[in-house]
Amino acid sequence: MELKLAFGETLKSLRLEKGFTQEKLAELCNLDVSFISRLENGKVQPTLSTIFSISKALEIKASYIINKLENKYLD
Amino acid sequence: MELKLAFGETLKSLRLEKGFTQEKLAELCNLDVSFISRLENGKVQPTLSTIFSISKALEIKASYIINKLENKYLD
DNA sequence: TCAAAACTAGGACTATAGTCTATGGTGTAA
DNA sequence: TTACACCATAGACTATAGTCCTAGTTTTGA
Repeated sequence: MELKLAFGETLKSLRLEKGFTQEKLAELCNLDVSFISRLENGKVQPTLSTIFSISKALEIKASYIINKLENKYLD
Repeated sequence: MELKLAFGETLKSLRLEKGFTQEKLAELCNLDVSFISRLENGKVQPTLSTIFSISKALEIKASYIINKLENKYLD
């Protein structure tokens, strides 16, 4: 599975676990809502700082996101 | 401590643990050696795919790099 | 010392991350 | 049906990730 797609799926599931809309998440991490959408759909990939912004907004560790991502990506 | 600097320090220490030069690492992960240098010196930040390329070259999990980074960055 | 190996940094360039402003699609409740 | 909340996407734009080439600086070992 492609990396961007795996990240997108991971992000979406974590966001939904928190009960956030894309708009809510976007505002919490100071990103554009259209960009969140494109991330979740695997159209773009994040930089390191974006990963950390998102993890802070979701109140989880960045390494936790990456770990979940690895489980999808590494097959 | 700034995120880019924390990543740079983390990367450098992990690279040296493996006994790699910047040039060796660059060739293993198909990145330019000048870019590796700028990463290690905190001048630029990586994207997600670059983090995964580097972790593969260093034979460690990407989440392990991020975890080490958090220990530096989160204070 | 000196030469080679390892690293840093510049400029010019291309690709893409991320913004902003729409507009349209889909589901759901009233 | 319509209104509303949520999501997707397109286009034009800016900032920066990443390349390539070159040249200079620091480190190291003989």
